[in-house]
Amino acid sequence: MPASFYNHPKQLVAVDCIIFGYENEKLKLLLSHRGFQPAKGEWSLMGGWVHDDETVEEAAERVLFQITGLKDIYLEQVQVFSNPGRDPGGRVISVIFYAMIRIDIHDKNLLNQNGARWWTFSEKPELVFDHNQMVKKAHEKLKLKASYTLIGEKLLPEKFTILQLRTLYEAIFQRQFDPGNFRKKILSLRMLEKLDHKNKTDSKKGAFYYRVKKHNEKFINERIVKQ
Amino acid sequence: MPASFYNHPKQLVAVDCIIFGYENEKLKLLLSHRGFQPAKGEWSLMGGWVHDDETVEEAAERVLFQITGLKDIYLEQVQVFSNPGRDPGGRVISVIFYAMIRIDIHDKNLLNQNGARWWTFSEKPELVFDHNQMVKKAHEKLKLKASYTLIGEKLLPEKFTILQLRTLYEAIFQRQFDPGNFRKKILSLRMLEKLDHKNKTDSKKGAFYYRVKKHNEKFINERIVKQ
DNA sequence: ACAAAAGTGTTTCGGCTACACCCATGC
DNA sequence: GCATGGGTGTAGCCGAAACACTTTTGT
Repeated sequence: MPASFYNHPKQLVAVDCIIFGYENEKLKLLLSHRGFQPAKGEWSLMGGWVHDDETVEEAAERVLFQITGLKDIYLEQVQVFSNPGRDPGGRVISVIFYAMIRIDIHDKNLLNQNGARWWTFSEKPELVFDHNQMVKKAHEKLKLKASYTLIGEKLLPEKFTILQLRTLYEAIFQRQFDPGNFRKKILSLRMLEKLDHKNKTDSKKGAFYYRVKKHNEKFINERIVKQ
Repeated sequence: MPASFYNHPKQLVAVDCIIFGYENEKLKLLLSHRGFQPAKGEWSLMGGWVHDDETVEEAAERVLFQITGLKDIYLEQVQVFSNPGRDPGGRVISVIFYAMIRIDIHDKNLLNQNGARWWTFSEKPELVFDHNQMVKKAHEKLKLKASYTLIGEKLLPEKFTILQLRTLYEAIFQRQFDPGNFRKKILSLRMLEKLDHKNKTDSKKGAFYYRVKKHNEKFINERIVKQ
């Protein structure tokens, strides 16, 4: 093969992020009000172009920093969407990520500047182009992740009660978990550390706070909850 | 944002395929002898550029057809690799797929023309660039797939015995499965159809052939084997 | 007769589920 | 006292694993 092997038409490559958050017992999605054509004024995922000198992960981190002011956000690749007609504005290959944000610590002022807004997952609007499909895929992947990993730390405040964790899981899986069984299962993983004070807002008795143990990168090969 | 929103540097986008096959009780990998610089003469995955008018899936199908003469190959997206320095020949964003091929029906003559060769998975050579990592990720994804789907039809001949299916699973997972329990588990899925004749090459008694039932696209939500 | 795979049956074990039940406390 | 969530205990069910055992047939 000739030296011109690398002379080939190039493509516009973008990243789009499904940004999950959790607030008031609801799973939420951070969406952007599209300020340009095509589909101006409609809602879409947060996205941006991939630059020459960065990975797609770095591009996604850049987009997230711009929107939320946060670094070190948990990111996972979902899938590539590449239908030539998927974006009416031109041929764009888009790499999809999902992210998990702690709503309690991000910079809410930046959101307004960026025309962004949190939506409750179950009440989200129709999105532009193929973004609805992307959200669906990301949600499936989030469920898979949550069923094999304790994702509390990524969406909840530093310290949380078992009730809060369970309510998060119920929001993600859109079903109920038995309180006693959920508690036993989570504690059996030995990944949580019990703190010495209680949350008294959710019950009369008060529930102990827990936090995720440090240095606990150990991979769980065990299923936490069923799909 | 201006109309120049879509005026942005473009990227070279490639697909690379991890092509799994199965022959002589061994999991195999189809690799390509690289005929151009850089890394000329070394082994690599099968790849190709993504054209303007096709999806990344179509690009992968095109590459696979070129190499094997087969259409309708099972393909699954694995991940995007996009480190700017990953390919010394230039900045290439690569979308990785794995494929499953029935070695018994593909065109072996095409392989030689393309400098390709089947390697036993456990004896595969060092690959160029980040292709070793890609294979690792693809193998993990294949295991995940095989643990939730009956993948016999995709790698074995049309009809096969339970022993052959078990040996395939043992090759993929690199561990043993109890013959009795494996048989019961597989048959309990009710996805196989027993044929009326036997394979007599593997045993004196002979084992009935089975094939995957038609119209059996029903999704399995049940785990077939543990990781 | 024996070896070796095919195929079936049985026992055990552990985890998940579905509860029941007590505890603590604000109202 | 009672309602509410916190937290613990337990019986039963079901599937996975381990393995015994019978069948078949080529050598």
